[in-house]
Amino acid sequence: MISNPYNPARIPAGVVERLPQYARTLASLEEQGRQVVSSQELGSLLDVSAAQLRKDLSWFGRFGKQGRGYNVRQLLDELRRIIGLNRQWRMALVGVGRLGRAIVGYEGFTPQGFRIVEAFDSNPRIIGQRVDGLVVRDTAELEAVLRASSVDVGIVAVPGDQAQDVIDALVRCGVKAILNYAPIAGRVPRGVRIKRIDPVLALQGMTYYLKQSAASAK
Amino acid sequence: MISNPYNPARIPAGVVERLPQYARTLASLEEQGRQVVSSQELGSLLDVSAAQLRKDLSWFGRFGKQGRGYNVRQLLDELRRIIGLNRQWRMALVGVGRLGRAIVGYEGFTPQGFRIVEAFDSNPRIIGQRVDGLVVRDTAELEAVLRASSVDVGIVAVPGDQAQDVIDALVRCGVKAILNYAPIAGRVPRGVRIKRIDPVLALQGMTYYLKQSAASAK
DNA sequence: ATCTGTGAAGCACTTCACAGCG
DNA sequence: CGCTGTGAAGTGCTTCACAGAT
Repeated sequence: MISNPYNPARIPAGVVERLPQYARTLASLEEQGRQVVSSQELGSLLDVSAAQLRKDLSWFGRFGKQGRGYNVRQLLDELRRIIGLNRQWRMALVGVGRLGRAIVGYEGFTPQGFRIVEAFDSNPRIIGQRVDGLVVRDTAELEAVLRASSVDVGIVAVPGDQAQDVIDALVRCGVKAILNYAPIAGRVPRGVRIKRIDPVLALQGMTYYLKQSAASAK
Repeated sequence: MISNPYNPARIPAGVVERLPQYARTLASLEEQGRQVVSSQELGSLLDVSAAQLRKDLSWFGRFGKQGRGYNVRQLLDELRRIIGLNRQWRMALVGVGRLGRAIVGYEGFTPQGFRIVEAFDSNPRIIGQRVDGLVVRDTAELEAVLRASSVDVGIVAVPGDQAQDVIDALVRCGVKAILNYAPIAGRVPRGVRIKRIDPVLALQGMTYYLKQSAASAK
């Protein structure tokens, strides 16, 4: 669609959430050697209607061939460019406790271009430790280090009562995207993105539907 | 609102997502000793408009007092009842690798009433191991065990290429809610809920907004 | 005077349906 | 003939704004 001459903020949030899923599915189709895919088929793999998929893509351009479908490789490249997956992203982790260690060890980040390049904690026992090749620094140094190091994303894995302070510090360093594992909402100024990873919230969003036909009755 | 005489499925999904957040914020207000809160104040703590908050609650009843606001304790109790937080939920974990171990060790589930009561893996080296008080069973036994044990939620923490098979098995056992940590979309039949915990997807949903004002330029 | 509960209006996303291209 | 791209219609969530209760 040309009616959106690059104003990225005007794209519906739902579209932006779906793009990475399209990309991931296309990547797996590409591995399988598929060259062409229709909106129908790609959509059905993701429970998205064919019309929705085509409409989503139409915000960014015209990538398909009528009567044929989409070239898998080409659409994947376009999506990667649009989402920003064609570059490396530098991340700083704050909080290297049990959860933080699991995050550092997570193998899913690197292959997608996300790399943790700094780790901070405020516990003297943890500061100075080497975790997966990173030396844990004192959270007190966070602002000094990040102003020099230029990081794209902050990952918050501290207890809830410290999380907002950490978020504020990251924001002061110019970090524009935060992945928040702490169990609080987390307030950020306009222009900064924050996403919450909270399995308990996810569970609680499902128990609502479960409670009538509850399982211990099975 | 009485226009919804208990058809839980007709409640907008966004409402159901927000209820647990309201509950969590109310819980923290209660700890602080607050007795009354207005829609204005509760909303501002969560970046939700006062009107939205009131409308959300109106799907379930009338919990406030005009001119005064909401009784913190009472509203929290009502929400817990509505969401189903006033009971224990039994969960089965499938996949006890690095990620699975982190999930078992996560301290956030128990205080909210979520308990992992079974753990499965298909790796012979892991089967039989004791992890945080649980003995890991063979995934091959999953269906037999779960048909006896009655579990409310399945947690999938296996590699992507095994995830759909595990999901299918859980569904066959009558599990109606699945928390999916695997990097695939995961298809379930109607009537089964699935939620994905995928930090990479969350990151990719933010990089879209970052790419123009990218950080390595800072 | 304050703040809830809620119809009605506004707005945004999704689906429809078809022209048009391969 | 199949499938995309897209205005237009449809649907549903959010915001508005105010009557009514305390």
